[in-house]
Amino acid sequence: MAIKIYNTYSRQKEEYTPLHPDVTGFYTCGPTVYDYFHIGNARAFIVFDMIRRYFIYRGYRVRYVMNLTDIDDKIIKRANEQGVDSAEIAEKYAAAFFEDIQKLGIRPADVYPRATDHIEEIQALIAKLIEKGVAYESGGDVFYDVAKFPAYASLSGKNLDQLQSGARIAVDERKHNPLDFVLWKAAKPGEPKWPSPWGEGRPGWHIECSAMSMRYLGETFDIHAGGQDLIFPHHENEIAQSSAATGKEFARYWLHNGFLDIRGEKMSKSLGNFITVRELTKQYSAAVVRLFFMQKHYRSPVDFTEEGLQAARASSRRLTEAWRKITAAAGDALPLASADEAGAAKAFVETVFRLQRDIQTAMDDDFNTPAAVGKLFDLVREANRFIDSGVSSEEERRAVATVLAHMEGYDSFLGVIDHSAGDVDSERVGKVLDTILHLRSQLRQEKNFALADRIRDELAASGVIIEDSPEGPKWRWKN
RNA sequence: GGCGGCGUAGCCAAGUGGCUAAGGCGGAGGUCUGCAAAACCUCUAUUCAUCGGUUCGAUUCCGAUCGCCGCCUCCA
Repeated sequence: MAIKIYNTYSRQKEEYTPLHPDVTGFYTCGPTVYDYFHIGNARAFIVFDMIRRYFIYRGYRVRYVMNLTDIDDKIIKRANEQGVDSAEIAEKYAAAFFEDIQKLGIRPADVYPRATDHIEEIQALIAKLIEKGVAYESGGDVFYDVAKFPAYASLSGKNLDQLQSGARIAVDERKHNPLDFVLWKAAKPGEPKWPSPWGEGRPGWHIECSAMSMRYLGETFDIHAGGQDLIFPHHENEIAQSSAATGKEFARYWLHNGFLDIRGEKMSKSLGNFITVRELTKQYSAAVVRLFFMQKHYRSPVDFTEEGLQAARASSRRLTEAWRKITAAAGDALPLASADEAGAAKAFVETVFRLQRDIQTAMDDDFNTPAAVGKLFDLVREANRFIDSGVSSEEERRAVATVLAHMEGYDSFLGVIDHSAGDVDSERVGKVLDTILHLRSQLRQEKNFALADRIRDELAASGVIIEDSPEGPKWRWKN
């Protein structure tokens, strides 16, 4: 069974087949690094991270490319406000981006190309478009001539006449057509600039994605992803630029994630409901945030609420607790390859494998994570029940180990289990020990030295040394 | 105006032309427990916005109506 993907271009689900059998080329529009990114961006990054990782789970090799837009009007504006160089702004927020995606459990891309590192490729592409007669230069700017590309707007299903009649675009009389978009922008005084055949300037926004995706994935590649708002005009323009330049199909499958509202309202700075991932991850772990999104289909709109996050936190705790319990019960037993080897635990292991098929079926159907997560909860209930009824034989332990192996597999793309909850060496331990020491102090005040000493001895056996100092009790690890 | 999507229990959310309409959160009761927590069990939608149509049969297909949302401008 193949993975089926909803392709925005055809508006239907299609069976996925890679262009080259050995590798899937996957490009996602990344951030413009002018500010900390917000939870709307986070959804896109998380969802495409999941899709990429599901491909890997299913045995595909994936080359995953995400661009960083590090030169653009918003960056220049921010730099001017702060009186610093635009490169400094870009560098700062690029660093913040990497920190934040790490906190969301997002696996790094294979390549993070930046626009300013690819000026040469961008200029070569623009030159090619001029040469082919689909772009024109005017006063230091270069525009794409939309009328020269008959398939324009086929991704978004719009038609040119309607677009023009409804256009709210400020008229620039240098354009042949109001929909023409800029490929190269002449520098105004004080703006960052690069030399070019058309004068000093900088690339337009859309061209970088064409140039860099072709550079790292080839002229035609498999998957191109981004938010629904990018369908028009950004992806439309990418297609126009790339196909016109190469005469080939650009991306084969177009994936777009649904938008996110906050308490039923669009997120915006003026409404004061702008939530950055920086703030969010102070309160919620990657597992919680990811589970929140995984319980919704990636193409559906999502309403982001505190209550929803609380519910996700409770659900995540259930998964994580089960994972710990299963890990403990499995011990070092090896997972089973089929239910036939399960002996007395056969019925249980059959259920485990049935759920595995169910989860794969759900995921293969355009990444139906809500259905898959539902089955994961079924698995957890079955496993809890099995373990509660007593696990003693090797067969039983291997059955549990099978559940564990499956769960780890699902989590390799979902990322909804908090594995750090199993870490011994964390600040949680400190808090726990503080509580113990506090209670032990009370016992000592009550002259219950027998019990107090026993606590000290038993902790010592666990590798924790207690010392009663004049400043109060202290603890340290043995060695 | 054009294009696209949505309306399933208190909340979130899958789903299928016909077997009991997943799962999670929340809530109620129970088992276990010194207490608590966790876990497990039972219950929490005679019904899938409304009205028509197709069909032996529709929540699922078609049409209409109402309501909500996104894109058409930088935006994940």
